[in-house]
Amino acid sequence: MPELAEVEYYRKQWDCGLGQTITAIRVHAKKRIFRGIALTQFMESLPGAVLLASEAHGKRMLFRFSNHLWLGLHLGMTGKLRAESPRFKPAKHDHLVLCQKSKTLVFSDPRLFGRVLFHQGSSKPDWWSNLPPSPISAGFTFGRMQAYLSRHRNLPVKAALLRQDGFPGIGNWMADEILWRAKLDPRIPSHSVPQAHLRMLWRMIGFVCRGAMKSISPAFADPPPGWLFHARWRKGGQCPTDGAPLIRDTIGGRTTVWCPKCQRKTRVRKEIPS
DNA sequence: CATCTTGTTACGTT
DNA sequence: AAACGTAACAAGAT
Repeated sequence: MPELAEVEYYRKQWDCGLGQTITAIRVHAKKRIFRGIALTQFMESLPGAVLLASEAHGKRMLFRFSNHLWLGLHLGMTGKLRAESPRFKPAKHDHLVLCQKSKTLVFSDPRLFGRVLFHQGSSKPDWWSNLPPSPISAGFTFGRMQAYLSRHRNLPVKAALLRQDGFPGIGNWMADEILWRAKLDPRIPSHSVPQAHLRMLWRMIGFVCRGAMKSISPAFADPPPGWLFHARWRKGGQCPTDGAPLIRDTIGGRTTVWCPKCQRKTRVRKEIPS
């Protein structure tokens, strides 16, 4: 579920714990989300630390604590963050629980595709360095996008948009929304997107990512009416622009929805005989 | 019971 | 070496 804007929403769910000391940790230790981390060290070092700040980048989050401690979270497909009362008792899917005096911070994830990372050190962790520019930042330039797409020239443009090293934070529904607005067939190879569409693609990436942030990240509200979002998963969904029945197929390993009428494969136009 | 899922990654092939 | 396609991961919803 969580893409850029949803991740930002969940990150803020722990804001109520800023400035507060972690008094205890509870985990479901053998769960997949803890794969690859020194869990014992993590559990021993975090109690006593104060949650100082947090940030999100794409689908990833970083929580900074006192004592040079850093916690990285990825929500995977079904991860959520929330805050509960101090007397909260973790349920089945509440795999990481940080107790504080007035709040309990909870990371739940039924499907366990999420991930917990941990780092101790005075500077930011390695896994938080050299991040690709976020699509909502000034660093996400047209030239950079163009270079990325030409590097992955044979990848369907839909599959390219899903790659987090190129488009951090964009996920399945946002990619479909973007391609629909750019009037691009999701199947076409990245290198054969015409120059004019490339400009539109870049603009629509910004539009969709900023629009999603505006509607979703403060209160998890749906995007405005008229977005493909609302028609996307409905059976018999229709294109909001022209009413054509939407098509569904697997592209780049993901279910993709698009309008066959306004998202055309671009063809070489025949010369008009004079 | 079968099939679906808003994500990533390991692995094999080109 | 880099790019690409696919299976696998886990569990709930339909």
